[in-house]
Amino acid sequence: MDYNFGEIESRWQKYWREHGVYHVSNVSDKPHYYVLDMFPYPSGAGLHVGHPLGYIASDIYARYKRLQGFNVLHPMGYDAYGLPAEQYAIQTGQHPAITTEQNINRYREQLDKIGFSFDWSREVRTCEPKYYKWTQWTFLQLFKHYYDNAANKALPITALVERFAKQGSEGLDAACTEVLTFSAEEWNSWDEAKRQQVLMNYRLAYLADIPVNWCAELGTVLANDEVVNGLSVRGGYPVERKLMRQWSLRVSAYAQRLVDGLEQIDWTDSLKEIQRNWIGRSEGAAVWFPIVDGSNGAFEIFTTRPDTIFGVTFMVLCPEHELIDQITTPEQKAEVEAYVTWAKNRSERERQAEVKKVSGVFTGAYAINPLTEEKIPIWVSEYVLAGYGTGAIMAVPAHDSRDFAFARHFGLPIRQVVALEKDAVSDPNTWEESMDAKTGYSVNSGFVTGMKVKEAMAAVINKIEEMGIGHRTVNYRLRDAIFSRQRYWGEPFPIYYKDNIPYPIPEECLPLELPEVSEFKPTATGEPPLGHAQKWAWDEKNRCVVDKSLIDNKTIFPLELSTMPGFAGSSGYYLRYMDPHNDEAYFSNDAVNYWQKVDLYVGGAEHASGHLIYARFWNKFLHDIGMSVVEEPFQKLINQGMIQGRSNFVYRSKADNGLFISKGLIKNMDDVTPIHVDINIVDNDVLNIDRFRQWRPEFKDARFELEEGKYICGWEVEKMSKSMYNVQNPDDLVARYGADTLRLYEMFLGPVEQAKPWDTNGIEGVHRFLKKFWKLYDNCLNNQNNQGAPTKEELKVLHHTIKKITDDIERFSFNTAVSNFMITTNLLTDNKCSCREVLEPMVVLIAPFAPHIAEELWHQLGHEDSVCDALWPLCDPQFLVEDTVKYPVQFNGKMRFMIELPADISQENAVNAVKAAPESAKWLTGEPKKVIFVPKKIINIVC
RNA sequence: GCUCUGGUGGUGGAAUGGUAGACACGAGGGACUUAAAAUCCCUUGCCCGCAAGGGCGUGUGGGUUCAAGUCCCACCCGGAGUACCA
Repeated sequence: MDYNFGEIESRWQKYWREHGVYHVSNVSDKPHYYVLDMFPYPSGAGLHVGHPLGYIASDIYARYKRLQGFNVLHPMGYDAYGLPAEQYAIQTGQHPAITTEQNINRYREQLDKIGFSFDWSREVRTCEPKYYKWTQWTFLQLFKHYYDNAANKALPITALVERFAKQGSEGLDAACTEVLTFSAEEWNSWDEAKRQQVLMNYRLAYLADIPVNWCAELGTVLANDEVVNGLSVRGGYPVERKLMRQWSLRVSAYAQRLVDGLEQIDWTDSLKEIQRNWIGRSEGAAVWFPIVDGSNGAFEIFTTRPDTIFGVTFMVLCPEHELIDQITTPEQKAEVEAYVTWAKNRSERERQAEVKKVSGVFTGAYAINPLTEEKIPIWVSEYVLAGYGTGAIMAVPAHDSRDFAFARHFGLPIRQVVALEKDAVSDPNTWEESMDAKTGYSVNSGFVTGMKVKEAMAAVINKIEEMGIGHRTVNYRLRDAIFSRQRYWGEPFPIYYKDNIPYPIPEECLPLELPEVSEFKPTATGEPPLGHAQKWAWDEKNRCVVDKSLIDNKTIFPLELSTMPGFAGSSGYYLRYMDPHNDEAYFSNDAVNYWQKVDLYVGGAEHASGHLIYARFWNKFLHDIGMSVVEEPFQKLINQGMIQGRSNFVYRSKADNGLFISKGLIKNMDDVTPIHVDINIVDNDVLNIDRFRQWRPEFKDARFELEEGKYICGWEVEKMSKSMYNVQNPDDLVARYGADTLRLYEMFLGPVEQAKPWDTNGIEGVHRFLKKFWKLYDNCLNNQNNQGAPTKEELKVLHHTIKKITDDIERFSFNTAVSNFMITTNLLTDNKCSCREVLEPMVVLIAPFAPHIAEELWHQLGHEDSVCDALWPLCDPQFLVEDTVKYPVQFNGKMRFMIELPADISQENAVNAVKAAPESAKWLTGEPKKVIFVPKKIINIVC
């Protein structure tokens, strides 16, 4: 019987659907295992072959775990809010909900064809009210909590209110926007507005005027991870810095726990490293420098090199620094103002493009170095950033490359205070660069002179702490996440405003549903699209949304007009999958206590500094308020590598526009123009000439210079994209070869984690393998008398395969697993194996990889239940025992010949056998100097 | 610049310090066939040689080891992330 994959695959897909084979229960006495794919955004372009790579890998693992007796949660859903659908809506007027729905349907259709074991009954979509109810709910919890550094967790804001009423800010150690000091009397005397303003300083979701990444083209604010090189990640539009009142999440409060948590999870080093860099923890000191103006004023700087404080020759403030106005001397005022204005108006892109260019201005003011009492000039420069540390630095040009460049540019003094050896002092004026390394000894440095850098750091910190002018501290690069978007297609904030003070909508009233709008663009007055919504006001008394014409600011108030960003809905979705239809809670205690966390998470490394930080933060917060039970949500994480495109080229002669020269005949690449050609009309780099002529009108009369009657195309690895005509659609391959072939081939391409080019050339080989595998069962199924006992050889092959496949799956080495199936199939075919006892376990082994063919053969072998519920075969080592071993024999480490010896031979007998072998005569002269005998591995003779 | 990755045949890749190139693609040769498709068999890292056999080979140069693609040091090249983060 032929391998009719089309018929087999559609039949079993239908069976799985109708019998709910992939339905997972939260009640089970089996051990649990949770396999998750990163939430896809359903784009309009549909899936290309790169997308399913990770899904196939996770599906194999999920099916494998199930065969091993685990209750496996393997859900799928959609990150359905997002910019592309909304941009499309702005252009066409089509409601983003409609576009999104269409894209989801297309995705689902494509996914279904590949035969995944997703439990679709748990599907979630971020844009559905019953889902985003819990996104809004979490936001409200963030709004209602603050981070207590002493308790090292989030606590209710109500506790803070009680504390303020009793003792004011006394003794409070909490994450905040700015450090406030006030007494209980003051707190109790303040009105509601003032109190709310103070509380906002501590809330984990807070509203503040902050410098944001404003993207005019998209009409919205973006988070740091959504901006690369001054351009928006989506669309590539310019981004500028702007001060705006926005919602933010106090992610920075969790910085230390986000760093520490990395120790407990099983991620790749490179991914952990990206997160560590993004969080950017650095230890150092905060030091106060007094200002020379008789005002007793001072300002705080942060440094990681307190040991170099004797080498400070100037101070630098960022252009946004509040002290600038106060300290600038009248003579310098005009120049400083001009510089500050110039710096503030520069776009992020301009600034970043000119990082090497030095700019700055002297304020005319001086500070005092608290350790040397020296007078030090204060400058302003944009190389000091407002968002990091205190926005002010002590400059040590000899030992910081940026300070060095600045000092050279403006002719400021450079003083060496660190040297590799105690006496290796040289004239910094002769240096070509600063000495930034944290090694060597302090020189010219008062009481720390002669100390090693590390000792000097500690000594200086001790000294400034003693003097009461500074302290040891830690700074993080990680900034709070901007949480407002001036867009339509996102979760509305459950917030309304009384006298400009935000108030939460009661939790019982959630979800606050996204209103209909007349237009998706910003309003004429520059408000976000929700400004177009007519029914968008909060009736406090009746607890409902009403028409905004009713706003009286007494009982009916305006609602927030921004919406939440893309990462809002994707930060806790893995928890919702545990209990997706719960209307009473985000998820039940029972559900989270059973599933705990995601055991295996598969997705792209591009989410390292976005989603994977936000989700960890979200989960830690939910942990603090008693929701999630495990602090780290994703125990093991695998990054699937990008699948790159493999483009094909034809070469048009520059001398003759209608002539195309086959690759091997080109003498000089300068004589031809390479042109991308659709990979679908190229087979193994041979161009289909007829289809090429039909492809585009301008090639209708194309002429060719052929080699051996063929036109050979060139190729290159590039991004998979429409414009390069190298996109491969999985549907086409499924139609041609079947889903099982596609699944195997995607795995066969190479290691899951590695980036690799897509090349359809090899798919035939995998398809041939499946046909061969299928044929293996012909005899077994047709011949009743062929059910005899397996041979020793067959059992060895089977148990060896069980061991290899199990090992390979455990270490996510799916490409070698596929190879091993090929090897085994070749061996069994050569042996004409038709023994059920060998072939039946093979069906179970291949089921995670090629579920359709496995299910078909499983039933043909007479089983009534699904192969998904079979038992994973166990390797019995007794069948692997060999009587003899073929030893490679080396002389001086070089392999010379093989010799077959009894498996339990002693070293002495083995060496004697080697000496007696005729091949040895050539290599062995006299007695061996040394013999290395590794049982069952190798014999090496040194002579 | 810094951090992380990777560098093995014509191609994708395999190899836990122990036979480098498994498996597959492509290519070449052959069988079957009137022919084609399908299928099957053989060869296929490079160099010398009719062969037997030998030499050289995992980016480069050193080192450790009986033995190095694998471990250590230095360097070269590609990819990714990040970038005045004090």
